[in-house]
Amino acid sequence: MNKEKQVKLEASGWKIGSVDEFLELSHEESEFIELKLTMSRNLKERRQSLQLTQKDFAKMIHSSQSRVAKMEAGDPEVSLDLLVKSLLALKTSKKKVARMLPH
Amino acid sequence: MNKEKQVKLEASGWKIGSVDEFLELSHEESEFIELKLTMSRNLKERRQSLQLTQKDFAKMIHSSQSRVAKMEAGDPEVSLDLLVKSLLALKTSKKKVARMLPH
DNA sequence: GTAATATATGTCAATTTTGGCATATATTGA
DNA sequence: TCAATATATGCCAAAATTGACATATATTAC
Repeated sequence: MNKEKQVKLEASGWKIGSVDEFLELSHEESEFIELKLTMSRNLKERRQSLQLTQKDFAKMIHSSQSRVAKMEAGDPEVSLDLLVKSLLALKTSKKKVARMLPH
Repeated sequence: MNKEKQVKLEASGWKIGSVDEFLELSHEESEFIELKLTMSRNLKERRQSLQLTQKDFAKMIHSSQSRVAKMEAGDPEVSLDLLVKSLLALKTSKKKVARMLPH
């Protein structure tokens, strides 16, 4: 991950790194973040292609419109659990999910 | 998912289902649980094949031995976040992770 | 056997994530 | 324009998850 991308992530609320790794994301950390962002993008695409509003979809996963918005915005406080549950709820194919994985 | 497996899951601490779905796991819910259990099994195998103790591995992911034990035991209170971070930390291949996905 | 090492289990205060709500902003369709 | 609908953003108390610790149990090597 280059510096530019990292700075961009940090600007949008993502922050990681302990004292010894100040401003340096480890490889796994950046892979993990990118995985979440990829899922968030795919989720939004899939929901839209299914013609669901955020409100409708929120109901499907027993959540709220605002949380769906946050998921789709790539908010760092949204868990991978919720993202994956969402993709499963939208019957995203194994193949598609596989393509979101790093490497 | 058959009743037997569901009862077994519930006995080991997994519980889901809202009022209207009493004792009935939705398809996505059971897929999600099975995903976590699959990851937990794979994690244990991978850690062992790499000859790492739980303590060593805990250090790698800035966690604790007890939490690693819980992950590997399939404790329902362990997040998917932690499981995936763990698999990434052990450089589990995309192909392997893909095989853990449902369908 | 037994000492050493590894793993399992329970607890807990701290942190993170949650759904829900209010409300701001954006998009749509007349 | 303008009302209706959809999405974004900020906030918060409640719930879930955390790492750390103590300690029980299991496994290993002699």
